[in-house]
Amino acid sequence: MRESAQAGRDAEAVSKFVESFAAQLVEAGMQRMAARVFAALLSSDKGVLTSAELSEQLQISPAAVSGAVRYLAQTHMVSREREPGSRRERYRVHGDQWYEALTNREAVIKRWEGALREGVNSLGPDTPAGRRMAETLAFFEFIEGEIAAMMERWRAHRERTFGQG
Amino acid sequence: MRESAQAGRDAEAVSKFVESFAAQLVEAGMQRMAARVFAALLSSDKGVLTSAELSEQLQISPAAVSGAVRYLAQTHMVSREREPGSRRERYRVHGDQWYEALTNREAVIKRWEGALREGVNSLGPDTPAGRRMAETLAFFEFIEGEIAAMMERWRAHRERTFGQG
DNA sequence: CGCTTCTTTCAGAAATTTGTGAAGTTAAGG
DNA sequence: CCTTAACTTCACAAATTTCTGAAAGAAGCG
Repeated sequence: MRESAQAGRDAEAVSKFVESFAAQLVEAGMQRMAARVFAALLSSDKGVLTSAELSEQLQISPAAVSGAVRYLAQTHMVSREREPGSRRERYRVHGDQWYEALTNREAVIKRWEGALREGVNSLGPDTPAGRRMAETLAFFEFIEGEIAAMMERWRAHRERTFGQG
Repeated sequence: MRESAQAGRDAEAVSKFVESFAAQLVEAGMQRMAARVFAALLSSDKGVLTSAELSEQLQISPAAVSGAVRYLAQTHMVSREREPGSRRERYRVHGDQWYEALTNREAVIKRWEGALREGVNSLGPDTPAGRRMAETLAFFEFIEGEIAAMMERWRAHRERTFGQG
């Protein structure tokens, strides 16, 4: 018994959480494998797992892990690290930072703004549709600044509540 | 010439905007047809189009319009209305309200919170993973309140900038 | 009430996406 | 350098999703 690296933890409870949280992420638009890998990391003891551990725990191929991790790293939800002097890679969820990545939709917002700006120009700023788009554009520009301020307040709030843990 | 309901507007410019904005929405996770229908409404003169108009402008079947509109109505991005005394339905984008729907991820956030709460309980609030999830949970709870306040500020800002439009 | 017009539902064809095995690539360690 | 352990890429099979035509379902109007 208890021969796994996760000795002492209820494997079934972990798996249940992983699958249910992953399902929510999928529903919100995340790729399935990425969601499962991420949930597994989030519920792991140290917040770090190797490719092999993920592959075994989730019953997926190394190729699937590779694809999922690439996505998660690109979106800054996990970071990859090498154990020094080893070919083994480890993937880490940054605890207090991953959810900041969630709100960092800056790139997405920028592209929306771009498309809207083009729309305003090509339809004309004085047309009803142009005005509608201009207002939407203003909304996104407003939001962009607000989010930064909001995250600043969160960090302060977090400090108070959890310490610098 | 100019026999369409959109007389006086550059159909090609409209189409170009529709497709490029829709592409951004798709990339952010929206269904393709829903994205196209929504973009068409956003760039329409009055912010209102009938099912037939959408079907023709986007070159899609009535069935596709039906599916797209159902999704958009569910997510409060458009509303449906009946022309009084007609079987014809009209779909409207609410100008200043659709993007509020975008930020109204309340249902999504609630479900995430539910999954996280369960995770904290089943893994134990005193385990490292439990603490990590509790912090994430606190983040979402914080965000929920902040977003409401942010939208309040936006409405004030909008009033100043655009009048009550 | 029945006719007509518009919308929705449904089954299926087509296209897309997903995850795998296998080959390819990189780098540690003898 | 050569071997070996790991990760990545690629082509393909399977599963899923998407969109359509056709038929069924509402609702106005005579």
